[in-house]
Amino acid sequence: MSAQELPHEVRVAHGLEEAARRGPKPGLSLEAITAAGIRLADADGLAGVSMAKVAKELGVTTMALYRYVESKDALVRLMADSTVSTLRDYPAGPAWKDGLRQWTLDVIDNAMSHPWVAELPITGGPLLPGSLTFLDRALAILDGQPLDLGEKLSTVMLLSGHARTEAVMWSQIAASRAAAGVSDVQADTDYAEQLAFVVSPERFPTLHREVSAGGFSEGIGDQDDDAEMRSFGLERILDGLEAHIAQRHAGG
Amino acid sequence: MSAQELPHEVRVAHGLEEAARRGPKPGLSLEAITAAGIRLADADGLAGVSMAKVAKELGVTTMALYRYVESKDALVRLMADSTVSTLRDYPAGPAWKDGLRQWTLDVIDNAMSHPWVAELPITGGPLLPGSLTFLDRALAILDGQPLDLGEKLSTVMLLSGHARTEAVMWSQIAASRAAAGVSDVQADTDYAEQLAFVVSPERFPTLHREVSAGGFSEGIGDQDDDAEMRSFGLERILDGLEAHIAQRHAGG
DNA sequence: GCTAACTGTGTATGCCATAGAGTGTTGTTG
DNA sequence: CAACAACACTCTATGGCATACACAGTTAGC
Repeated sequence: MSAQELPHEVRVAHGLEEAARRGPKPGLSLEAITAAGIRLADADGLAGVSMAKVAKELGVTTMALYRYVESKDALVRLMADSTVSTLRDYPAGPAWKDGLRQWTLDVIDNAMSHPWVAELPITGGPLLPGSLTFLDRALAILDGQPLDLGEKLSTVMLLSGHARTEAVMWSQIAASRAAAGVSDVQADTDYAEQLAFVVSPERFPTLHREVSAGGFSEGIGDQDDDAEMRSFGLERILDGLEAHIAQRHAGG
Repeated sequence: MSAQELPHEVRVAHGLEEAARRGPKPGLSLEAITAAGIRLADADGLAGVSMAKVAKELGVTTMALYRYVESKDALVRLMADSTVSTLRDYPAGPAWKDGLRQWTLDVIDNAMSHPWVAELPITGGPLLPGSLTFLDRALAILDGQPLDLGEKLSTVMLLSGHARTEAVMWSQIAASRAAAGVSDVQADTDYAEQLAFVVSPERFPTLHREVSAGGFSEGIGDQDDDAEMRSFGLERILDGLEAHIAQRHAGG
């Protein structure tokens, strides 16, 4: 295989493309373009990103961008990948559980500061530098644990999938709370009332019981519950992993 | 609050819209429209769905659809929700673990038979009938367990998020294997070779070790590993939930 | 200096979602 | 039964979109 078989965006993102020998110096850079795109997406979501708008942001014609990027889809993938910023070193070895917790929270933070990333289809195997960095750090945390590579990859997938779900959920809750006005609980109350209109006892018996018992109207949205709900899923996952790894250590 | 505050698509999906008293009988139905849309999406993905194509499929002008649907986005949401089909009764009570396992596998199956559903942004609180059905069944499984409503909802979110991730992943793996040709392992080998080009030891030290040790080239793709990888995440989650519930039963 | 390679521009095409006015049909009301 | 109001659907724009293609200007190497 040659490097030519790599997708164009992967080659440019890793700097594997040889620089041009003749012709004018490029007036733009991939970094500048993705940065402009990210600025637009952060402001107006993915729907606010068009090649024309990105070009205008840079003071350039639309078609100029195509000298740097193969297509809009490729640009968006590059944008998403380059949102990966904050990455510390994580505890590993016996403290792997803390390491993975921190890693997942960082992935969630990262996704929540760029909510449009979650609107993208999940790609198959990662090849772009940002996702590879994430993967590398997670594998480093798990280094030395009695898991084979497939299990480690499954673990990373599990946690990053969870992070994505969580990030989308909380971004949307934050957005609808902001839209509903000052009151934090207002959005939750609204939702409870909407549910009440729609949840018939015949089609949704269990749900109907919970709704009419008032479980949705109260206590879903206050501060303490937020913190608990934020960590519930992650802690279950980590506990499950811990049990598995402990069993392996015991010789299973 | 009145029912008017519900989104239009939610009202029509639940049949809360009163039928017209005057004027010609509608020549179409929401069901026919969503079914046509689903047919297109199953064939060509979400990109293959346009109002014009759906209309042509039904022998009608584009604008006729807007008598039934508020916007294309609303149509797509309705399409996604109405893909919910197979739903059995699941074991509950002490057998909740089997119930949730089966429920999750059904959600995965459902998503994999309509891969375009995963291209949609995850919505906030579910209001459409399909998602409500899923939610109701899951709550029924957990009925009687010592969890409060917030924890039950977190559990459902955790599992459905995992199902989404898993479904996307396996759909894409299946697609790339199909694209790579007859050989099942070919796609995995390709990926391993691509990784080798891109994973530098400086930026991705741990990953580089795994890649050059050959862990990606062999054994990722064979039949046994597929089955194991498919269940790894789910079993960790279920184990984690089990530990939590057991602790609650013990009086925690 | 000539030329090939390269960067950015201008223009054009075809698809898209959707607005708004117009046409015919139907149940209801006087 | 006649008139009308409510409705279903069609026709015709409009503005945005991604992107193909031909071009003009710029630079490095021969």
